[in-house]
Amino acid sequence: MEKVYKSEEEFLKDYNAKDFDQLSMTADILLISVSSEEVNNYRKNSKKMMSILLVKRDDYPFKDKWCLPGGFLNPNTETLEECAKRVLKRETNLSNIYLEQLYTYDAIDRDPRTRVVSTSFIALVDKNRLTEMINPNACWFDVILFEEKDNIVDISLTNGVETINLSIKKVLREKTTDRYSFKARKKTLAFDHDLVVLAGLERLKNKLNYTDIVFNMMPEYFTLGELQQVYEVILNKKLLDPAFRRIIKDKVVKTDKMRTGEGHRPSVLFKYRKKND
Amino acid sequence: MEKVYKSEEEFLKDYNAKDFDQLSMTADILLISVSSEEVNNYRKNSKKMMSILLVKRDDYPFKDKWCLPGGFLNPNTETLEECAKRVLKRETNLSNIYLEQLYTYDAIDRDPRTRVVSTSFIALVDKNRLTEMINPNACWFDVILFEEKDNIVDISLTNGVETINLSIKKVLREKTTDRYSFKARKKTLAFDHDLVVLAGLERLKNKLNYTDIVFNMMPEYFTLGELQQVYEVILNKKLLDPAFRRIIKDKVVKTDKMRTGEGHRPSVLFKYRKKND
DNA sequence: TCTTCTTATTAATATAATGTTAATAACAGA
DNA sequence: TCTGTTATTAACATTATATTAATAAGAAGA
Repeated sequence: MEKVYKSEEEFLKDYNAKDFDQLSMTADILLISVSSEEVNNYRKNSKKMMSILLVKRDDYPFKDKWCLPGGFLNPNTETLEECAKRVLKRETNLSNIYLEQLYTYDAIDRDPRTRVVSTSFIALVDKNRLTEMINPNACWFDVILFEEKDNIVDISLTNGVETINLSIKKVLREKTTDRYSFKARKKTLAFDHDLVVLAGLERLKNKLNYTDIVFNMMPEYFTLGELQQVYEVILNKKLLDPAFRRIIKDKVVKTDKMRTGEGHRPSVLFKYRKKND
Repeated sequence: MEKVYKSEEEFLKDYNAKDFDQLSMTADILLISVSSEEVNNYRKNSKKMMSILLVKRDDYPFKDKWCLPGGFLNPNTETLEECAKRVLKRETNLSNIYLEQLYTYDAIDRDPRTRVVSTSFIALVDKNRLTEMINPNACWFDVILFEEKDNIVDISLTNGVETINLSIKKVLREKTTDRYSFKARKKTLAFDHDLVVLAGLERLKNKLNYTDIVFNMMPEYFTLGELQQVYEVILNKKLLDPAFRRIIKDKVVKTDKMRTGEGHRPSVLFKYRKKND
C-alpha cells in the first residue's frame, strides 16, 4: 500500500536513499602526453614518443600492480570531473589540464571490494608544463602501438625498466561478454584499466581528425615539424609534409618568431588559431 | 593507525563498503527511430520523421513531466547495459535492440531525491519491429531539428498533441558551468534529459558518417531511396542521389527483389552488407 | 670560405574523391 | 497514350588529396 503524496516537498521529506542498495564510483584518468626522446645518440635527430601516466598500487586490491591514477568520488561534494581534477592536481600539481569524459566501466566484478562503477577520463597535457611529480609511485610509460589495418592490435608500455604488454585481442573478446572476470585473467594493469587505455588511445586517434584536441598537448609556440611529429606519433604513421600542412593550415597562425640553432634551416613558430564561433 | 594486511583475501574480509558514502545510479535511454509519416494527404509522397520515446512521469519528483525511459541500477545483480535492456524490454517488449553508451551525467543536484549519477544510452530500432507499446505513459515524439552551420541550435518534440521545445543555447550554457540547477530553470524535460537528447542526436549524426550504425534502424530489405531518406532526416538536409549512392555503395548488397506498386519506377531492394573483419 | 648535412617550405603535377547536371528508365493512374 | 513520380546512372565539373621534386637556409667542419 503506497502512500500518496500531494507535493514534491512532501515526497522528498519522506525519501531516504539508504532504503535502497547503493554503490561507489571512481574517476580514473588516462593522462596522455607527447615528448621528444633522444632515441639515437649517434645522430642528432630525436623521435617523439607518446606516454601515459601510471601509478603503482600501494594497497590491496591489486597491490604492486600498475594502474591509472584515480580516486573515489565523494557523492556529497563533487562531480566526477571535479574528482578527476582533484586526482590530477594530486599527481601532477597542475590544475588546468584538458579533461574529457571517455566511458563508464561497470562490470559487476571489476573491483573485488564492492560494486564500483568507474567513469574514465582522457587528460592531455604538454609535457613541458610538468615540473615535479608529486607522487613517488607515479611514472610515465612510453606507448608503443602495434596496428593492423589502422586498428590497434597490441599496446606495449615501457618506462625503461618495466614493460607491460596489453593483449588487446583478449581484452576485446572479454569486452563483448559484458562480464569481466578479474580473477580468471592474468591482467596487465589493475582493474580493467587495460580497457581504458585502449579506448582512450583510440578516441584520441579519432578525435585528431575532426577536432583541435591536439593543441592541448602543445606549447604556446611550436613549429609545424613538431606538430606533425605529434600527429605522427599518435596516428602511428608517417605523414607527407605538404598533405599535413594543408590539413592544419587553418588551425594555426604563423608568428614572426623563428626557431633557430638546430643545425638546419630555421623554422617558423606557429600558434593555435582558436575558433571564433 | 592502519592495519597492515598480508594478503588480498585478508584485506577483503575486513572491507565494508557501507563505511563510505555511496550513491545511486540510473540508466536512461534515448530510443530513436525513423518512420514514414503521411504528411501531405493531398499528395502521395510521404516524408520520414525521426522520433524518440518519452515517458510521462507518474510520481514525484517531476510528476507529470516527460522524461526518457530509465530505471535505477540494481548494484548487486546487473550492469548498466543490462539495466538499460531491462528498461527497453519493459517499454517496448523487444529484447534485441541496438544499444550504445552515450555519456554519464552527474551534476550533484540533477535529482532532488539524492545523489543519482545517470549513464545514458542511445538505442536504435526499426519502427516496423514495434508492435505494442506496453507502457500507457509512453509516447513517441517526432523530432524537429533547427540548425545553424551544421550545429543543432534548437530541438522541438511533438506527439501531435503536445509540443516540447528544448532551448539548446540555454542548455549548453549550463552544461559548461558543471553545476546543473534543476530548480532555477524552467526545464522542458525532467531531470537533465534535454542534455541527453541533444548529445544523443549529435552523436547519431556524427556516427552516420563513419559507422554502419544506421542499419540498426532499417528493416532487412530496403530501397536506396528509403535509406537515403533516413540519412536525410537524421542529417537534416537533402542529399544528392549520385553522391549518396557512392557513399553507401560498399555498405549494401543488391538483392533480386524489387519494390513495386508505388506509382513510379520500381526500385531494387538492398540488404546491409556486414563487414567481414 | 666552401661543402655537406639536415630539416623547412612550397611549387607543380598526378590521382582520387566529391559535387552537379541532366539524361534515361519504368511503373501507376488518368 | 500521356503525365506524374521516383529510380538509376552517365558524364562532366570541381575540389580535395597524394606524390614528387625543387629550392631555402642555418650549423658544422674541412
